[in-house]
Amino acid sequence: MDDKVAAKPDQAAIASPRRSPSQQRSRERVERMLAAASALIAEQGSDAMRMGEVAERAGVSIGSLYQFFPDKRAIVWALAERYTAESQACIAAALKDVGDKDGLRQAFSELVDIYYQLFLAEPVMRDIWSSTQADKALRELELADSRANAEFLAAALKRIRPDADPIELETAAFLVWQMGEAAVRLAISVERDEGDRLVAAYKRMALRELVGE
Amino acid sequence: MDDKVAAKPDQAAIASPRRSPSQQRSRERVERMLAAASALIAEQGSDAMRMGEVAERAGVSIGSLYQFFPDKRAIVWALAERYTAESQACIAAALKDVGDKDGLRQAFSELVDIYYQLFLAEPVMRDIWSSTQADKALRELELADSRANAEFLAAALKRIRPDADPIELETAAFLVWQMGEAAVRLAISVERDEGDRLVAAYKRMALRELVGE
DNA sequence: CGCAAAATGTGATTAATCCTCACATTTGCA
DNA sequence: TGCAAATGTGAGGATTAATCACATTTTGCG
Repeated sequence: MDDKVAAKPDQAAIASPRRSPSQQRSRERVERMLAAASALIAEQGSDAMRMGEVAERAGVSIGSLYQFFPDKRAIVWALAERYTAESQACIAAALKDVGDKDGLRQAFSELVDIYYQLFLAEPVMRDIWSSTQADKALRELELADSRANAEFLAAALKRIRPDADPIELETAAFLVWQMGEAAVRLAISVERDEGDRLVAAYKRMALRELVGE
Repeated sequence: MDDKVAAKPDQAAIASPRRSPSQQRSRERVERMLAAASALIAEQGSDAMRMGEVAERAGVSIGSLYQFFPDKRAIVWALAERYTAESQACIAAALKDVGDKDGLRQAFSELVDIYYQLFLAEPVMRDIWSSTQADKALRELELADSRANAEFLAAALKRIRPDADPIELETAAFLVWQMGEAAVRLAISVERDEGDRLVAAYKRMALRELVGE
């Protein structure tokens, strides 16, 4: 969050970076901008979020907004980056020391719960995900992030089943991971009790795939 | 496709319906509009699709476009409706007469392949799905469609396992169905051979969940 | 301090784009 | 034929993302 978006020159359509805040004052203003954007997204969705409204609510001018964010997507992206960084750390920690089946079972189960709760509690996350999907560049970055997370799972699997085909394990981990993201997004879009059932069913299915019956 | 969008008065933001074409001439023009839109979406994505460009490519004026489509989303929606109607018929037919485990195994496997091929062949479908995700009203309509499809699967499951808890079977069918959609969308966004592996892994996982080992 | 340069702040303005509307043309039909 | 309904048109209204020329504040340094 401190420095500019990592350069991806091959990837089209990532707008030119802007100045990053170096003074205390501007850093606080950027925080206010992000907070305003987050609130507006939670209220109306990122599509309905107006740049003028973000500026007004943050108590800054339009120009200041564009001083630090090259365009509207960049604001959504900055928020998404925070959430993914947060969950990424969580995931790595949870899976790092898994060494046997029962450990994986427990860690995975907790991970899914955390993810589910996170989405339930943060309406912004759902919306951010939607707009990420609609944008090619952001979608590919999110896919890369998901792949990185799946790698942690694959690493744990390889420790548990060292004799299995690594490619198979990687495929299984990636698939299960993506299925989990889809399951959670599905679960939060239906009634709470049905959502709970779906998440529970997903856990059973995923664990059966990962560590067997 | 013949008549107006079904009324959903509670659901905000579905724009007011327009006249539906009754003369031969206008029906052909509407076809040209949809074809133009489809081509543009395939080229640049539905977000980058410009109404003026659709009109120009279809050889009609902007006004004519808005004569039959209340807004931009309606065009995307009309295309999505065609695809989903097509696949819905396919799904119902494939699952209608399934009565035992082997029948389900085969029908399900074929269904997944068809779905996968459909997405591989039609770049428009992927894009339509993306924009559907970004739009609350369309997302809920798509969810309803998916639920309907899962019902066919649930019905087959109930015939095969009449003693099992119906709620459990419905949950499993819905989850497996959604996981399938997610798996296919994932598969088409990666390299072809990895996509094939992912779809194959999904099939295994889904069938294990549906009919056991 | 004094002061120049860099960083930051501003909002009227530009440009792009969706969509409307008043009016023109064509078609169906008695 | 003649009229009403259906269809066709494109200039222009309205919205909004993003720019840019200029004002203000902070920082670094002798």
